[in-house]
Amino acid sequence: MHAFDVLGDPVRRRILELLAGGEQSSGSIVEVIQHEFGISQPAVSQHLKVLRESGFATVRADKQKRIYAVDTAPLKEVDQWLERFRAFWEPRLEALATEIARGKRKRRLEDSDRG
Amino acid sequence: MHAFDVLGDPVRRRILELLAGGEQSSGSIVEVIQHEFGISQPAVSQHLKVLRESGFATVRADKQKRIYAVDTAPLKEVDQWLERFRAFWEPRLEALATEIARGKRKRRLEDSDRG
DNA sequence: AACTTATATAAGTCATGGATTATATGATGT
DNA sequence: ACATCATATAATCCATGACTTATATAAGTT
Repeated sequence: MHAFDVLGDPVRRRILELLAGGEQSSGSIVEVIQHEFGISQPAVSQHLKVLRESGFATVRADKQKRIYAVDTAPLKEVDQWLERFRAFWEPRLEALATEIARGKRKRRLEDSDRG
Repeated sequence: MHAFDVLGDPVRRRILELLAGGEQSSGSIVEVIQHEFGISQPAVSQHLKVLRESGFATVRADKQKRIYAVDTAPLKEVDQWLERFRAFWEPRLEALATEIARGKRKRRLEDSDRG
């Protein structure tokens, strides 16, 4: 499943928002999502599976609990795809950001930040 | 259809990429997409419709041709949703970019760019 | 060992989206 | 007016994805 398809689902987007605030157990995610979307535990679990398999989330075990964390790798990909369009609405920022990302102005910026 | 759903389709993403390079007539888009994806003219036309109706593209008439152009408004939305995650992979850039976007450092940056 | 808690998987249903072919619309040129 | 070009719409088919209920797994508790 392509990154954009993964993000196409509002439940999955919401889960990622939750994870952006820090690790969450499956249970606490289920709790929030059930409250907000009114879907079942298996439904949420299936969304978590999609997030796992598409690389958006990682899991580790803590006792019986499964602790989920966001993995930003695919989000970076999405962000990079948007790059070409960003120039349309923020041309100056875009140009600057590119250079910063490349580290070319590293020192100069640090200098101007210092004051 | 939500912005992310629109971007979920590879054909639509490709069309937007084409439009990022400048206006294109429906016909020339169809030509490229048919070559790359092997789908019919109506299929492409339906994708163009989705892009129109979701605000990703605008059309104007030029003789019998329909000239499509990208409209970045929904892309901005998507970009904004990503904002919270961008901090994960580029914390310093993020902080800086936010300030620039808000225009708080406008003058200062212009000064430091001048030299 | 039996029970509970936490989570995942299985099987099935239903809605939707992306494709197809056929056709309509609408402007251009003869 | 007619033929053609450029594009959109209609009707239909099919695959897939998001949900459901039921059940499995696996770790902790008594």
